[in-house]
Amino acid sequence: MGRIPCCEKDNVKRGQWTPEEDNKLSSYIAQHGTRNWRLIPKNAGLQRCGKSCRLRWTNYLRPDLKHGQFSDAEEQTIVKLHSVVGNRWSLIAAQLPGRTDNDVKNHWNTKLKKKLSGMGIDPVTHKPFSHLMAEIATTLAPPQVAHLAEAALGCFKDEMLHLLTKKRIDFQFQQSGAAPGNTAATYTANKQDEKDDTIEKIKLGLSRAMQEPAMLPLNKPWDSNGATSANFAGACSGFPISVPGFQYGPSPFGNEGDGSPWSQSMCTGSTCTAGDQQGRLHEKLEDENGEETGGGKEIRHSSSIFNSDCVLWDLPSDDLMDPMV
DNA sequence: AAATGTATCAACCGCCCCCAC
DNA sequence: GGTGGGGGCGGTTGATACATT
Repeated sequence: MGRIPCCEKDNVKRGQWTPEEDNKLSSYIAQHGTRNWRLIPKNAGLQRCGKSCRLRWTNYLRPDLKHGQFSDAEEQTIVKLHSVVGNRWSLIAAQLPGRTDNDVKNHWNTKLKKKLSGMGIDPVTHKPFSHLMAEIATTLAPPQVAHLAEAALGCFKDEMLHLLTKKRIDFQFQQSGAAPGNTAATYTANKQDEKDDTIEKIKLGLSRAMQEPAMLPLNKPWDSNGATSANFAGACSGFPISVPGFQYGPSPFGNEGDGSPWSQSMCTGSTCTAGDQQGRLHEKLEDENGEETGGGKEIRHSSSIFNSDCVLWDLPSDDLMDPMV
């Protein structure tokens, strides 16, 4: 027994709103307010679901709405707030006068996610991909790391694809110094061979990383000047890291850095938290060593993943597209 | 010029929370 | 305290515009 529908679907119009419908709704609300959404369409002479009317009003017709492009300041606010509260669009929108949760959500999904990915930052955790990979590497022994890296690569690739696939090919053209046509032909011919090597490259990179000494600072490798992100995205992927208008500054809620749940690497959704992973790591280290000495040790090792000539990510772009990879 | 791919955004859907009864 | 309904929220879909091949 499901709950009864909010309106009779048969008698209700759906899809795009016409200007006449907009007028009817606007003038009714101007006169009577938005007290009972179920009654509004009936009283306003609209064959619409009350819910649909509410959505149309709140997302489009409300007189205090902004309809233009998002400014840099607004984007920055969204990114900062998202790093703290996650996909709580209504909360984020509440801090942006004239913007709706739907606006913010759409802008995030279509623009900001890609911008962050282009910076080498995971839009879910707001950490550099390098750091996430390092966290993965710290949690498992080498034989398992390789398998998990394959899975991780699959997770990250969607976020990275947009820029990597296009810009990396360009980068390869530049590197080769050959005409694009020639390079493309060569690239295509070699693609299959390279694909076959991908898994091995991942495994090799992680295995190496687990054995090599530290090459990066340990704490918050992504903070202040974004140096590590730049190393990662710039050196490994071949495109510049800097994206105008973005700056990871203090959280508006005072949860800067490790203080915020997001900076503690909490993943959204029900699947995992890196905080959990770190917790398990600490447990594991305590089990092995009898005392907790090792977070730093293992992170040191794993950080070198992305300094070993970027072995992990030195892959042809199509590998990232390949579901098998 | 046509076909195909991609980006954007409005609208819908279903779940959940809150509140009146 | 329990229940049902209204409204809010986040995720997803579909239509359209624009870009690329």
